[in-house]
This record gives sequence, structure tokens and C-alpha cells, in this order.
Amino acid sequence: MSYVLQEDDVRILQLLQHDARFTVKEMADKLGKSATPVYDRVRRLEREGFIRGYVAILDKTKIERSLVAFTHVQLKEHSSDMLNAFKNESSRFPEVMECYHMTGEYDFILKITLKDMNEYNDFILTKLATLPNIRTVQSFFVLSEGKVETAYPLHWQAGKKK
Amino acid sequence: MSYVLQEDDVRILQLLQHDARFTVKEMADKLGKSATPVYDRVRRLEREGFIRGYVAILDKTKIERSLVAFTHVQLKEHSSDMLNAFKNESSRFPEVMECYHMTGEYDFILKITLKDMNEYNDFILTKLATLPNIRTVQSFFVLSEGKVETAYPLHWQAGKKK
DNA sequence: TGTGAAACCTCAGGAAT
DNA sequence: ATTCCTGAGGTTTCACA
Repeated sequence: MSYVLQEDDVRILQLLQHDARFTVKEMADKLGKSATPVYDRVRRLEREGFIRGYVAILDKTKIERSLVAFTHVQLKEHSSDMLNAFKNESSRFPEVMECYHMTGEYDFILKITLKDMNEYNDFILTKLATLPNIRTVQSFFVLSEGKVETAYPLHWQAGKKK
Repeated sequence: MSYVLQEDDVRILQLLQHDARFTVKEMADKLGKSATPVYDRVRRLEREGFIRGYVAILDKTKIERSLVAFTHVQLKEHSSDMLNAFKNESSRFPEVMECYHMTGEYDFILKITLKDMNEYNDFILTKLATLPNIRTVQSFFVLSEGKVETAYPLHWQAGKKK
């Protein structure tokens, strides 16, 4: 049976999703508690797997990765072996930040980041297109980002207390 | 003129991209330096905008957001006013985690997370499809995730030192 | 690179509900 | 059985030399 979030847990998760460097004390002050219960909740949320990790988010324009592409791939063969093979091999490329097996018209959507169109062209020709079993590769490029959020919105539906 | 990364900066960024809770001392030990230079570099990387922030990554299956959709939208009108209007309004929905203005066949790709297909259906009908100026909405659903990485690979091309 | 003070983390023990 | 607090030792942060 899995741990059921309480209101304080939700508030802690909301805070940490937006800034992982809140100190236990800062959060305790916001929640009107002392440090210990907040400390214990954070540890429990980590232990129970709600928090997968803490990461720094970089500005991709500062590190030569301004080009973002969503590349849609159709395979020829769709046996589970073939699907897993593509998933594993495409995920191995460092340019591939995300790889999703999809329903519908496309088998995979890859999120790819690179410096510019030259590098993208190179990547497709010398890396992605060399994988076997590919039927089509269709690329869409990001012109501008309207929203890029890592924090899930959390609602707390009043649990049955007492 | 913008700050040029040195090898230690790159190594620090790589560490923090994978675990934002490395202490300055831990990183200093890995780099074979004392704490102060590492501390100063981290502050500079933040100040110069390389590090946008530190966030906790949650497990979406634990918080009722297992369904991930990439929704492709075509608009009718493509004036910059209309494009901005859609970008702003769609970004306002909490279900929309990411919103990209794209080149090519589709005008926007939205990454949407929700609990299940019922909620998705509801979202499309009562929220997204009520926005004006939409021509088509095409949804693709994630069956499984092969790779989801927030850390950009960083290479350090030996700068001209000296 | 090292020092030092302030702030914080961590975890024991114990109180209150 | 939880949930909470106090308190104290060890660690981290951060300005300064």
C-alpha cells in the first residue's frame, strides 16, 4: 500500500518543484511548523519515490543547444523486439533528450537538442538514419517556447481525516 | 560579452545537472580543489544565467498524472497576434506542461499531462477546443518512455588557454 | 587557499494529541 | 500510533584576508 499525501506533503512538493534549494527551515516557516516534521516528510517523500531527484536546469541558449526538434519516427516492423531495439538505440544518442513510444500514426517521438541546423542535418544523416527498421523520419523544429514547466500542478483534495 | 566556460565550470554543471544537492565541498573534492573556487564558480554560473534554477523532479505515476499526450495544433489564422494569443492562452492551462511554436505542418505542439483518458477527453472538449482560431487538434499518447533527460550533455572543447 | 562566524542539517529524546 | 517540539553536535555557506 502506498503512502497517501497529506496537505503538508503537497505544499512541500510544490515548493521543491519550483526551487529545490528551499531549506527545511524555510519550508518549516512557511508551513508554520518546526524543522523536524518537515525534514521527516521530505525524507519520506524521497524514500517513497515521490521525489525522483533534484536537478539543475540550464539555459540551453548559453551552452550551444538552441535548436530543439521533435522528430517523429515510423518503423517498418513493429514486433516488440524491434520496438525495444529502436527505443534503446535511439536513447543512446546524447542528442536525444527524450524518447517516447507513442500511440497512433507515429511510433516514436524524439526530442532532440543541438546547436544549429547543420548539426541537426548531420545527426539525422550519420546517426539516426543509420538505425535499421526505420520507415519515415519527420522533423518539426521549435520556433519559440511558450511554456516549459517541470513542475506538475498538485491539488490537495481534502482527505477523510477522522 | 558573455562568460566563457572553463573545464571546471563544465564539470560543475554536469554534476549539478544530475544532482542539484551536491555540496560545494563534495564537488571540490571531485575536482581536486578547495571549496572557495568551486563556490565562486557556482555563484558565477548562476549569476551569468547558465543555471536557470534548481528543481525537484517528481514521479508522475505517484501523483495521478500518468497520461502524457503530445497534442499537435493547427490554427486558422497565422498573424503574429493570433499566434501569441494561442501561445498565451494554451500556456495558461495547468495541464499544459510545455507549449512550443513550431515550424512546418503543425503550428503548436503541446505536452499535456493528466490522470487518464477521461480527463484528457474532458480537457480537450471543455478547455482546449474552446480557444478560438483552432483548425485541427491531433493527439498522440505516450505508451512508454524510453528516455527522459533534463541534463544536456556538455563537452568541453579545450579552450585556448594562455 | 584558509579561517571563522552564522546558518543550517540531522537526529536523538520526549511531550502532546 | 502519529505528529510535533526542543536541543545539540556536525556540516555547509559565504565573506574576508
